[in-house]
Amino acid sequence: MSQRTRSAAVKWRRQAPIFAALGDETRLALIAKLSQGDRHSIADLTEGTRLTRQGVTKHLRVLQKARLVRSVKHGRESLFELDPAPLREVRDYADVVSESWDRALARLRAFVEEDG
Amino acid sequence: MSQRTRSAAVKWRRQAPIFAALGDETRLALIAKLSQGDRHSIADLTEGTRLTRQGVTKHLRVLQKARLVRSVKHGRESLFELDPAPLREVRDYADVVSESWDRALARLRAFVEEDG
DNA sequence: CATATATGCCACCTCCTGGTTGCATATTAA
DNA sequence: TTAATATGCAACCAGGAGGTGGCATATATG
Repeated sequence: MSQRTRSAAVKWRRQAPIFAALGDETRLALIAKLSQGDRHSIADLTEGTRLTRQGVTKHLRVLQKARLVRSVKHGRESLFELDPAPLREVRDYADVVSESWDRALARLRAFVEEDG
Repeated sequence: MSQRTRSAAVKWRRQAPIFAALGDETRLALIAKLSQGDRHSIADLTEGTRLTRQGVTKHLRVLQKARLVRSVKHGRESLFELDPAPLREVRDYADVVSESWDRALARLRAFVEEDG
């Protein structure tokens, strides 16, 4: 993917809710477990945390609203799985901004050298 | 940078405060302005927003605590500049997690094909 | 059917966040 | 020195976030 394409693809204002959803250790832990590839029920995801099932459920709803996870009902349990698309957007955003800064710095350096 | 090196470099729990700091449109706007490479005073960064100077200052403190920006006092004004390091960590984290999911999916696909 | 399991929904609580105003302090300019 | 500019600091406020418990509902299981 070219730099220009990435730049155009990343609408930075839309990233805010995704970042907000990722800004919690509990939710990062859930994502870490889900990134292994298996689907997990809520009861399953609650194990290992010190929260109640309702607490974990709230976190999952936050992740779901940011489209970082999907849930599929399977019998009496609802299974959650990761959606990697928003994470790729996040990666591209961070890449574009940090590289933009790097290029700005390079321009500055060139200007100083030319001036001095 | 190899995949293994990135994986080891990213301590996902440490990413939470960075993501939290990025999870606000106002702060993303500040980062967008600062990513152009120039230093900006608080009064300067306040222009264009609908917030008061103190409101913007609070946002800058949040970004500073997450080490996303630095401030240097210059006379009576304090100039803020971007620190791209945390953004690179974010990029690597997002890259590792999404690719981990991709690999998990590839394994699953291989298993299904082998089984069927 | 009766019971156990998995979840959904709601009320409630506390603390943090985002935002404001007011005032104090430091620095530049006339 | 006096005035204007740029910032720092503290109090205050409304609303949302994170967490809990209680109870209802749906689905397996014996």
